[in-house]
Amino acid sequence: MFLHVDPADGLPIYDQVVRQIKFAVAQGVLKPGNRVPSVRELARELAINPNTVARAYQQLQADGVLVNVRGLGLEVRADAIDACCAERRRLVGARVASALAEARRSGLQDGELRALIDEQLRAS
Amino acid sequence: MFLHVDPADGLPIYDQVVRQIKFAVAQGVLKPGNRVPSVRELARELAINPNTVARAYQQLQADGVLVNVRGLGLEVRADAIDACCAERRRLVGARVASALAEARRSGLQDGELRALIDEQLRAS
Amino acid sequence: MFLHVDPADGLPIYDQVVRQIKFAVAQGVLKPGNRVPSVRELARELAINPNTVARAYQQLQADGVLVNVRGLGLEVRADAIDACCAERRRLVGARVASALAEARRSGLQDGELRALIDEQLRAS
Amino acid sequence: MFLHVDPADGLPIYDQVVRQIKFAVAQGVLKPGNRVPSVRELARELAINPNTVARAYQQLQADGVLVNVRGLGLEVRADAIDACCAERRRLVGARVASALAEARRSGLQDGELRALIDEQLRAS
DNA sequence: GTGGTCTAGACCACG
DNA sequence: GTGGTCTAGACCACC
Repeated sequence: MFLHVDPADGLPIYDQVVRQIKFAVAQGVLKPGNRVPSVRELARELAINPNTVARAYQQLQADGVLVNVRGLGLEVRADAIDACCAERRRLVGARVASALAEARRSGLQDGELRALIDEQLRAS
Repeated sequence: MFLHVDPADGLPIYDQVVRQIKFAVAQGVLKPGNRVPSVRELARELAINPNTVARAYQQLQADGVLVNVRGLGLEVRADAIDACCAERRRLVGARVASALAEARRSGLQDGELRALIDEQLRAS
Repeated sequence: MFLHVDPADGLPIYDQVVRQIKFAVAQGVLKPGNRVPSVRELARELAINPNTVARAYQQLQADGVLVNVRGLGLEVRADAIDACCAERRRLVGARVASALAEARRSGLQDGELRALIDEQLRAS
Repeated sequence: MFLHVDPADGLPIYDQVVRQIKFAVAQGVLKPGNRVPSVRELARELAINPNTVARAYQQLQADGVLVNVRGLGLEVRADAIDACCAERRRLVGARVASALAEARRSGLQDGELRALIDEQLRAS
């Protein structure tokens, strides 16, 4: 799968999964009608507890991204793309903005900050 | 004081205080030998719990930024400036890098990301 | 057939089938000696999984409503009518009672509750 | 407390808690600003697992009924009353309607159904 | 003390 | 096989 999780990221694990699934839908990596990995399978791949995955999937259903196909699993809703694109901008924007806001307040030299940013953007 | 705290920032409050004190030392707003506000005074100013301030001060002593002057309170250590400058680069760098890394992975268009960053840098 | 199933009803699908078969017997729509559709036929009609139908039929045999006639399928037992009438009162009564009990406990105005009930009874 | 839970109700336990808290707010039993019992306390009272209570409380926060006061617990939001009154009508209405719909379809005599309803309403 | 998160493992309903 | 619910118990952040 295209997901990876970092327990030390600060964000709760289930939230990392939620965000990444939304990003995948926004990018078109996950298309409407596609099934996501089963709870147990994704838990095994990410080496986390199935309950944590289940929690993420439940959030994604509440957010209108996934829908339960009884007995078969969860799939991406037909109307999820637009919502996910908007979500992506919101989620990424908030995190970048708050990081940069702290960077400015920290008194770090403009040059150093620019260097940090450019380095990161080039690293891709 | 020059500190401000945002409960919705994601970072724990005590950590926001720790980081901002370090930034203040790195910027020269707090100079070696300066006393920091008492636990209860800072707690009152920031409208947070004294225990939270105490925890931050404890962390700052462990990190070698503050030192206890018997009967007077806590003051900035003589040798704190260099450590704080390095710390600042590390803390800010890690947070900016991780925000930008997620932004890249999210598949957001380069243009949109650039716009987000520039907007934030101008806003200052 | 006279059965219809609603996945969003809250009740498990197999239970909806069990109840509706019992109601059909109580109403005389299904008479003792009548054969019920085969598992796969009913599954096709209701667009549900054959296992789900099989489970319902198994429950109905355990409840003494259906009986297996070797090689022919399942048919309504001769003595099923009385049991189904009693069952109907019990099943419907329990569900209505529990819905109304919650309605009362919820503090909803008597008038509003009456209106809800009358509207539903007229809609039929 | 004014809550009671029935594991055999059909509804998940966490959902019973969610509904009853909403009803309590709609009735004015819980007023904006009131604190709800702590997770651990309510779990002990209802003899259920704290995680189950936590799940209910989390749902209630997502629904805008409760808000977390850091370190102190959860309290009813100032603007929760109207939403809860609407929720109550919706939740109760759906359940009563679906029970009565099944009752009608079951072929139960009108008289019997009326008797069931009146008995339940008088029982209060 | 508070809620939030995570793990582990169980059982159920459904396909 | 699938997801949903529940229990049990742990650790963390915060007040």
